[in-house]
Amino acid sequence: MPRVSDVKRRLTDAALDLMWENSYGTTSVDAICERAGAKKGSFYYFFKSKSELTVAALEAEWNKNKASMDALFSPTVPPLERLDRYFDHVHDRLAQLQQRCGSILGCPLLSIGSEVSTQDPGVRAVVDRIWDRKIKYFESAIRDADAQGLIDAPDPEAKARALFACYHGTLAQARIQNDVGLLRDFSRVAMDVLGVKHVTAPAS
Amino acid sequence: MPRVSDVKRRLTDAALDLMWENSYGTTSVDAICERAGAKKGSFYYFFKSKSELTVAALEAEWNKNKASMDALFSPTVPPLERLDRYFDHVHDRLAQLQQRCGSILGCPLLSIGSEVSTQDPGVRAVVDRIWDRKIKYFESAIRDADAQGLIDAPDPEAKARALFACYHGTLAQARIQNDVGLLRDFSRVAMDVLGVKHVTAPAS
DNA sequence: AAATTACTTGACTGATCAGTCTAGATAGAT
DNA sequence: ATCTATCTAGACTGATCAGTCAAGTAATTT
Repeated sequence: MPRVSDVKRRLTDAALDLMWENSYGTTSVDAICERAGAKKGSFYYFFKSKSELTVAALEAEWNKNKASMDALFSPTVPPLERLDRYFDHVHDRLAQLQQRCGSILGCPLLSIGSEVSTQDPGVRAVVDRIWDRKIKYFESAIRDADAQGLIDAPDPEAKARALFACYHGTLAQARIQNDVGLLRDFSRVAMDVLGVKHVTAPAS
Repeated sequence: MPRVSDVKRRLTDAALDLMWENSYGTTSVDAICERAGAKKGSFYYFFKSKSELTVAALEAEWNKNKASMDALFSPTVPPLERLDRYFDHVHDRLAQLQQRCGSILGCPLLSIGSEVSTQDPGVRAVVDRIWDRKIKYFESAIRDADAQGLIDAPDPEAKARALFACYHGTLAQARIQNDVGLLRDFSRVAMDVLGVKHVTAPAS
C-alpha cells in the first residue's frame, strides 16, 4: 500500500463546516475542495458525488461526537442531569461557533435533512440513522429517570422522540432568529415535557 | 390603468409550492416561471430577484392562512381547544398534501428559514415577522388558559415561544422522516409543555 | 384614434454548477 | 530498481443558474 492521505477527512470536515454554516445547496464541490486544500480530481477519487460526500461527512461528524455523548450520558450521572448537561454542552458549543462565524447554526442534521430529505434518499437515510442513535441517549436517560420515580414515562421511546423533536425545534428557531435565548432556557421546557415531579422552577 | 394580470399571484403560488416541496436552492426561477405559466421577463417585471419573490410568496401564504387562523383561534373557543384544533388542522392539511406529492412537507417557514437564514437577511426577516404573528395566537390562547386556571403560565409569551419551537421541531422531524406519526400525538406533548393540570396523561 | 400605461416575450450573457478524463506523481512492496 | 496501487493535477464539458434587455402587445384614458 502506497501513501495514505488525510484528504478524505479534510473534505468531509470542509463539507460539514460549509453546509452547516450556509446550506447544502449553496455549498459547491469547488468550495469544498478549496477549503479542504484539495483538487477536484481527489474529490471524485474519494467520493462518487456530492451526495455521497455529504453522507460521509454526517457520519464523520457523528463519530467525532460520539465519545462526548457517551460521557455526557454516562450511567454514572443522574438521569435528568445527563439531559441538562447535554443541553448545556450544545449551548456552549453553538455560542462558541457564533463567535467565529457570527451565527447560531443550530443542528446540521436538521438543517441539511430538512433541505434535502424530499430529494435525496441517501442523505435522508443517514440523517434518520444518526437521529435514531441520538434518541437512544435520551431514551435511556428517560427510562432511568422513570425507574427512579423522577418522572412518569410509561413509553420512554415515545417520550424521547417527543423531547428530541422539541429540542430540535428550539435549535432551528435559534438558527433562524440567530438567538441563543431559547436554548439557554431549554432545560426547563424539557422538564415540562418530561413531567418532572418536583423541581426548582415550575409549579404544576 | 390598462389590464391587470394574475401572473404575480401565480408566481408566488408556484414559488411557494416548489420551495415547500423541494427547497429554496433547488427551485430555479425558470422552474417557477414554467409552473406559473409565465415568462422570465414577467418574473423580473414583478420582482427584482428570487429573494424578493420569496419574501412576497411567504407573505402571500400568510395572507391566505390568516382567516383560518383567526377562526381556529377565535376567543369563542375554549383556549386549550384552540390549540388542539390548530394541531389537527395542520395535521390534516399535511396528510392531504402527502396524498398529492408523496411527502410530509412540514412548515415552509422553518424549511426555507433554516436553509437561507444565514445568507439572506430579507427572507430571514420575513420569516421572523410571520413567526411572531403566529406566536401571538399561541400566546393569547395560553394567556386565556392561565386566566381560566387551566394552566399556570406566569409568562405567556415565553410559554408560547417554547411551545411554538417544540411544534416546529415536530413538524421538521415529520418532514425528514416522512412520517405523520409524531404530529398525530402532538397535542399530548403540547399539554405537557403547558403543564395542563388535569388531563388524561400526565401525573405531576 | 392616438397616446399612455401595464404588462409580455424570448433570446441573450457570463458565471457557476456537478461531474469527467487523461496524464502524472509518489511511496511501499518485491 | 522497478512495479503497482494509491492518490493528485487541473483542464474540460455541457447543463443550468440568476438576471438583462430591447422590442412588442393590449387595455384604458384622453
